[in-house]
Amino acid sequence: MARERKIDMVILGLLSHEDLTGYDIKKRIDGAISFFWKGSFGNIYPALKDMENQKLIEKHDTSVGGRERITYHITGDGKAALTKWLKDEHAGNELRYETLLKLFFGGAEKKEVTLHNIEVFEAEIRRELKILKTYGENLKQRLEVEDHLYYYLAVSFGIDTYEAYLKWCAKAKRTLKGYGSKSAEQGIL
Amino acid sequence: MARERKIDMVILGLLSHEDLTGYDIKKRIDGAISFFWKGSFGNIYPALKDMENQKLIEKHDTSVGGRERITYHITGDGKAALTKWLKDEHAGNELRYETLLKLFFGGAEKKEVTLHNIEVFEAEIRRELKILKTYGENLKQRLEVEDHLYYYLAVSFGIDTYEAYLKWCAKAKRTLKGYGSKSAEQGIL
DNA sequence: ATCAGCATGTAAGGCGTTACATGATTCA
DNA sequence: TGAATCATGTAACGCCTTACATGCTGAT
Repeated sequence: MARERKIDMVILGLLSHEDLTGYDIKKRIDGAISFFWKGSFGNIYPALKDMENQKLIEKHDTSVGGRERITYHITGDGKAALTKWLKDEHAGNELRYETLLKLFFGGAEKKEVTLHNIEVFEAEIRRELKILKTYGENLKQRLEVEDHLYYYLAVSFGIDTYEAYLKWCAKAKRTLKGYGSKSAEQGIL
Repeated sequence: MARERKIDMVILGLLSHEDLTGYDIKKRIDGAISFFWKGSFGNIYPALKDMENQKLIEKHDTSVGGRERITYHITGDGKAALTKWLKDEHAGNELRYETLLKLFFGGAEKKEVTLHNIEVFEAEIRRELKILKTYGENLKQRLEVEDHLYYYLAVSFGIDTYEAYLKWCAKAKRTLKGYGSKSAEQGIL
């Protein structure tokens, strides 16, 4: 077992650039990373504690006045763990597309139901694509900063796939509309 | 809480077409569905038991000789649950792209590491795309069967996005190769 | 005879979400 | 004064993966 928790690598990756608090880490994850990975406080804080015990990171009290603040710094062991992970070519990509599931089983209902589900998906992708493009344009202007190239490539992966999604949506809607569905004609529930 | 287990909907969707055993369900999931949803026996059998208690499905002993066999059939309540789910426009699409994570943090290593990771991803996508195209061609020839249209649309979503991935891979490799990375030049580990 | 495939399940444990709980500071 | 943001955490619970455990049948 021991299905190595990947949030650790997100944290190590972020800390390899700068020292951060748990709260900061959450904000970073909610940025460009959120398009391919999520994190929650209930996820991040326990990971931080574990990783400190494993000496992958160090904590420093940076409280200001009465406001508690713990800043984490990556250790040599932490950097080594990050390197090991990056050099391991295995990558577990897991996707759970409930939209596709609903599409796949859409034949159980009138085609209007599926058409609507596609439209909802389309609207969401359009919204997120806008945000991604904003990130992309900002990054493009700063490619000389080395890490920005990597961020830019990740963002452009998102842009390219989202654009492919939108093209598929248009095509799928056209196909469905032109299809004389028995269920639709007979009004079967 | 109660984060409604979605494997239930996969099972209900499959059973809305035909009666199946747990083993059959696993095989179906490992087919075209596996590109956007996974299932395991440790996941399916307990769900089947729960759903039978909830009267969403009925079990029938279809053992042959000494070989145990339990075939499940969807009930009216089960169909209603499937309908309710399909008509609910909310869809939780979760993706965890470790490949993208490695790309995003690739700046911590020499660019060759990232290049290699992209190539591994590319090879995998190419392999899966081939399989998807086989599904797609088979389905295309049977679009008159209504549900095949839905399967076909789901498969073509996979094909379209995988093709976008491959285009991105080519572009990303070109960009990276043309980039005089400091880490690469200095051989920083 | 042996191996692949059919067939059902349980157990342990990990990982993650959600909600809860608490409190300080800043800004309108 | 009140809301938003900063900031840290815990608890309950659910879901899933992996590994294990067992046995039959059909094909080579």
